[in-house]
Amino acid sequence: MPVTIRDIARQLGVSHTTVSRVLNSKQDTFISQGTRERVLTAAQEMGYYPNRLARALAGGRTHMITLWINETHAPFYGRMVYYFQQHVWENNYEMVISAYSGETGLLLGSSEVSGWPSDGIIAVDLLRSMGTPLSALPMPVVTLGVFYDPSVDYVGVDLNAAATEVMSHLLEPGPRRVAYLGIAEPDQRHSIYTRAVREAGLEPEYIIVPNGLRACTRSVVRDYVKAHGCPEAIFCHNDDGAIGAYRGLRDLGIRIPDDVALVGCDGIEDTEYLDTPISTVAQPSEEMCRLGWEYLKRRMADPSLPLQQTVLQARLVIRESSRR
Amino acid sequence: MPVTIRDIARQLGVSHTTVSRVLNSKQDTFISQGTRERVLTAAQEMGYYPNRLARALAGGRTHMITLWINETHAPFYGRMVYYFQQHVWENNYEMVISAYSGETGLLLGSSEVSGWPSDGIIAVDLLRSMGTPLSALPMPVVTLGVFYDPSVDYVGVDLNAAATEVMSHLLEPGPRRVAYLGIAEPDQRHSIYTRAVREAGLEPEYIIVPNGLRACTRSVVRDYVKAHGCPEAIFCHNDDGAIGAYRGLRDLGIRIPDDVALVGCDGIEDTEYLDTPISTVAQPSEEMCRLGWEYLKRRMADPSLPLQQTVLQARLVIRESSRR
DNA sequence: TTGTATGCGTTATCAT
DNA sequence: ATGATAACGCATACAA
Repeated sequence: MPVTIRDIARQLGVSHTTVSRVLNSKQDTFISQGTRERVLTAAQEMGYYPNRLARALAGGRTHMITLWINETHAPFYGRMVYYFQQHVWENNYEMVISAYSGETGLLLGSSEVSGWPSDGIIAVDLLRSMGTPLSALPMPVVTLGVFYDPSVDYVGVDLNAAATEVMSHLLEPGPRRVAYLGIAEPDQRHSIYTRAVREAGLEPEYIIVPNGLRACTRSVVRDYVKAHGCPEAIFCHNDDGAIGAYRGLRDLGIRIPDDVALVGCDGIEDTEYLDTPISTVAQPSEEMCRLGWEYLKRRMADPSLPLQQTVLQARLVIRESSRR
Repeated sequence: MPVTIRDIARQLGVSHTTVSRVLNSKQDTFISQGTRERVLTAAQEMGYYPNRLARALAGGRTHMITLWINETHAPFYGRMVYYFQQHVWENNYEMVISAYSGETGLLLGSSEVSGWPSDGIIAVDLLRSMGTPLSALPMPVVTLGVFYDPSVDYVGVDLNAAATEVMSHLLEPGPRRVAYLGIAEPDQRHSIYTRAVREAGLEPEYIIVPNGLRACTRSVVRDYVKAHGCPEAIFCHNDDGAIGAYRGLRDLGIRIPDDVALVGCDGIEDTEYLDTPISTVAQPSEEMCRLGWEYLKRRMADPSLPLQQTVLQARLVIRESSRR
């Protein structure tokens, strides 16, 4: 049976209020040096530890942050989990990871959105809007990544400039077979690819993978190349795709970049450790997390703050995989 | 202002108890079809959502699981976070990630060990004991990995057999320079290496890295080889080390496995995607997580259950990096 | 400087 | 079938 402040109070013959005061030791509340010490040592000896549930219920603040994120098996998102973890811990918060389930939708007007009530939410790459603006939530939200909700704090990334650069880079040697590899669902990168290819007077060529898993991409690419021959360049939707493709191509003895140029997107560490490091559109994910946390912290401290919104630039990192 | 069961009760002219009953709708509690429906629709319309804080405080169960894990930036642990997430969510729990801070030690006798009270703890690769047995905690704990506490449920991995195999594998071609790469702190793998090398009548050779980061290992290996020449085989403490070493060796134009054989440990996906896939001691991490969750679930359902403890076997996966 | 009383939102125990 | 009332452990406005 856990010991409560009442137990301590009884033991010492004081009121539980006094104990509470000592334990929370605000600067502005005055308590005698004597009782303070007695309470402190008693708490220590009796093995007291605050019940955060009760504390949160009474105090209205949970000291808990919800990280709303999907696909944490992917290194890119896994890394973001790690970054936020660091920030959250360093600031004496706890972090609960939740996933956004598009099916159920958001349960607005309650702190239940996150499964658990929390003091703030970080939402990473939310897939789509949910009808109601995020600002309707009872706690502050900071949105990160592709999804933009004008009503809340936001740290975005602009992939367009870098993606456009990728296409110039790949088309620079002159017209050739440049393919795009990704899942069926189109996005910014997809359309930038298509536009650039069309502008170059070429036909777009899509290598569709059913999911983002490397193993899957590997075999899809193998089959694709066997059936259609190998493109001269491939722009991959993300680095996991690029790595899967890399391996699939190597399986067939195809050389990179001699036979085919490869570019990915995200900037995960793994792309640097292959024999032929892969060019990529590097997202400033560490900075995004740092800034996102900063925004949330400020917002929690002062809800009336003006909207904090920034869009960071991704940058093209050219490595061996696309050098001629 | 969130709507509470009292609000609903007032609105409908019933007691909050009734509302609570309807909402929790136990099979054995009887309530008239009429009120049931009225409460349900009112709750819907008023946008009621239960306060899990209050629910947990009153009910004694949080529906929250604590994952106690470190180094989540490493793919191996990142993956485990993902696996547990899946299990936890599928069972309608929430998951909070905590780190074990050796400095503060454990605060036993309270549910505060995890930062937040939770219904159960999964502790992955706990570094060391904390004086008190884990069974002293107020909630069930399942321990995973290297650390063994006989007093609680446990899913372990035996790396010894596989590590011994690694050494036979590497020494099979006859006596040669076989080095061990790892952090300074010795462990099972380290000692198995040392023993095997000594038994072969050779001198152990250690490549010490200050931390587990790939970038770091990469440069350490480069410097080491420049200074001492290249060993003919390297057994790496883990796959991240192996990948860092791989890249460092390739930087110097050293061929794998022609010039040096490489073996890692853990079995992360990345080792398969290099041009020369790296041999590794694969841990059954998915199975560990599955079983660990199973144990915890059972324990939470029935605390009086006999101890559940299993040790799984890691297995040596030989790939190109160590083939002659 | 310290104590009393009340509330946080819910579940649980007894009544009725 | 439903309602009063008491926990749960703590914080806090107000009183002393």
